[in-house]
Amino acid sequence: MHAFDVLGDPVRRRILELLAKGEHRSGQIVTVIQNEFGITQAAVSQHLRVLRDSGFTSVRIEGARRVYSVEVQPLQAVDAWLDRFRSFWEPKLSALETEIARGKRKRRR
Amino acid sequence: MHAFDVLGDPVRRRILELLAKGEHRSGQIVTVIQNEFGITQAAVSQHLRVLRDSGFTSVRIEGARRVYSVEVQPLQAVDAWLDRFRSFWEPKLSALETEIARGKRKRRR
DNA sequence: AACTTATATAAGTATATACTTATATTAAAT
DNA sequence: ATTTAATATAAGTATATACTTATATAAGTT
Repeated sequence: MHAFDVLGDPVRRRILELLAKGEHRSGQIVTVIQNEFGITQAAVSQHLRVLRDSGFTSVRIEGARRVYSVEVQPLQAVDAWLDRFRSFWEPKLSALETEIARGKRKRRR
Repeated sequence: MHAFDVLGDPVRRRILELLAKGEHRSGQIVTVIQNEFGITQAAVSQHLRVLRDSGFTSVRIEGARRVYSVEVQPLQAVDAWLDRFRSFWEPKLSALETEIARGKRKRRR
């Protein structure tokens, strides 16, 4: 499933918003999503599977608990796709800013 | 339709990629998409409608032609949603970079 | 005026997917 | 050892949507 399809679902976006604040156990995610969307545990678990399969999250097993964390790679890919449109809304960089951006890109690699 | 649902479709993403390079007539878009995806003119027109309805594009009428342009607002909204994850991959800003970012934000308003 | 070109819409269909209930799996607690 | 808790999976269903063909609309051309 393509990254944008994964993000197309509001429940999955909400789960990622939770994980943006730090790791969460499956049960904690289920509680929040059930409150906000009124769907079953099974449905939430299926969304978690989509997020795992598409690389948006990773899981750590802690006894009977599964602890989910966000993985940045697919999010970065989405961000990179947006690059081609940034010139439409970002003001032109000054020479100094260009230098800094260059340095930032280098550090990233 | 939510911005992420709109971007979930590969044909619509491709159309936006074309428009990122500048405005295109409906017919030009149809030609490219038919080559790459093998779908009918009607199907492309329906995707163009989704892009219009969701605010990703605007149209200018030129006689019998429709000239499409990209509109940035929904793309910016997607970019803004990603903000919450940027800290995961963007190196911490130096004081100087923070100053510049502040200025950039001010200019934007 | 009739024909052609450019584009959009209507109606119908197939498929993907977001749910449901029921059940499996494994760990923890009694 | 049973029972309970935490989570995942299986199977089935309903709905959204991405197509198709056919047709409409409006502008250009002859």
